[in-house]
Amino acid sequence: MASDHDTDRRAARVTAPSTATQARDTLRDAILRGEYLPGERLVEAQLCERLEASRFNVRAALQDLAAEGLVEVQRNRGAHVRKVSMAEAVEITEVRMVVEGLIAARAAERVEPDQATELDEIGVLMRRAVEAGEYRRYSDLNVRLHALIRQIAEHRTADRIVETLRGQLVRHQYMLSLLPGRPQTSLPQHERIIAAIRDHDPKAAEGAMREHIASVIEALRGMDHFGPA
Amino acid sequence: MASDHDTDRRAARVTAPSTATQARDTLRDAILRGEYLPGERLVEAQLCERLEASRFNVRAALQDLAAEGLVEVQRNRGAHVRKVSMAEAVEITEVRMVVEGLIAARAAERVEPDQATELDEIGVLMRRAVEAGEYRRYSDLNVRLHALIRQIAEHRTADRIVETLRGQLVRHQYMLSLLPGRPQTSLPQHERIIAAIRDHDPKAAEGAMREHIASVIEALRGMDHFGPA
DNA sequence: GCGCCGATGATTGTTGACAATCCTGTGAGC
DNA sequence: GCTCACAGGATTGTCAACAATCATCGGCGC
Repeated sequence: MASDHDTDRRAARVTAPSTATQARDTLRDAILRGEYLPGERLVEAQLCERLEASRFNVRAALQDLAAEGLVEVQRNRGAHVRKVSMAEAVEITEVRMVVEGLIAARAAERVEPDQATELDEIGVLMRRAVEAGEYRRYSDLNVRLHALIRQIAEHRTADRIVETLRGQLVRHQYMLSLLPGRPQTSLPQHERIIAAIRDHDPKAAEGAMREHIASVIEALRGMDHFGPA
Repeated sequence: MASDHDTDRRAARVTAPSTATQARDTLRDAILRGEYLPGERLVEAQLCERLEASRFNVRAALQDLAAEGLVEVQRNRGAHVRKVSMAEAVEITEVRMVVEGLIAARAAERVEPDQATELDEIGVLMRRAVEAGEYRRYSDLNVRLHALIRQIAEHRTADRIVETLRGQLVRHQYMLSLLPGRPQTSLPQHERIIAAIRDHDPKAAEGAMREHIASVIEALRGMDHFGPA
């Protein structure tokens, strides 16, 4: 997580990525892209082959991912991909709501003119994507928007937490994006967030972001009644 | 972190604490009580004696604490107690502000009559402690108040995060409590938080909590000018 | 005297083997 | 047929030794 951004400072000393780190990142990607399903057992010996790493490093990777909340290890029983219940997903998103609210507020305080321009551009592209029915593209833009806001805010502590939380519910989030009518709901919310940040209005930015994520929580709660997976 | 509370569910299966877990908890306590100073190097061999554990388990403990943000490990260079700058301390407290705000709001939604009574009791004791100049006692009550609120809220995700963040700045928090005039400032804030939760007013509870922690941030920023240590 | 370079000790990274534990399937007893 | 106990295999937990790397210090040339 933090190590993803380690390169930006002290670029001189590159310190080889270390096998354990590589194994960790590879495994994280695999879980996040759904190659291992929630609840699935992660056998160390198998991971050794898959990741081309020694058991020692596999173990270290599993321990790290456990700390991130992606896997769960039980003594003498091995590691499983963590299965987050709908109730947990709601809790996680609640925390994300307030922390991303903080990030949005800070972005509104710090935004520079060229960043504001980029925000507006994303907003325009989003509207076009929705009007054209290109939901996949809209989803990509959504990711890009949130990333840009975090970049503007420069709040490393909040960043780390949001990243961790987001990882824990990729699966749910994927299901969410399939909900019909979601873009029509979220587009105006995104536009309000963009406007507030552009106008240097922290309170409005926080409020808009919270409202946006609150509606995600509502959608999650709605999904619960159909398929709790 | 989570394992501290693991006993509450599935109490039947006790699963021995495991050497690694014990080592981790012991070392965390040692760091938190200041036996190792920020920036101090943690040599594996020394920790083996101190914790009466093998190097294998010491390593696992260090890795865990690194994930918690208490120590920092550099490849081939060993582990140090993490030194959090004042800027980071402010960031961390900002996140704590919004997450504890969420917790307070939820506590206001869920509080039961007997819990409300306990809150009020703590409020009374706090006022008495301040009036009597018993600041150490006031500080203990402060901890108890925040813990009770979290217990009422029952928000495990938020709990975990707050606990992690709090651990990262025990040192700063300790310095804070020494600031003269702090109790006079924080007492009315605490009383407002208690009143809002007791009255089932989530918005007011969140606002009061945020205001309270915002003033902690101000105090932190003020400290910066004296001893950045 | 000053700075560079290589040896030396200290410390961490990694491995493979062994021990402890759990899960599975088989068979005896009821 | 069903339950229980008990191997046997699979998987994880732990260790001690070895390899790689880093920090320190002394010597050499300038």
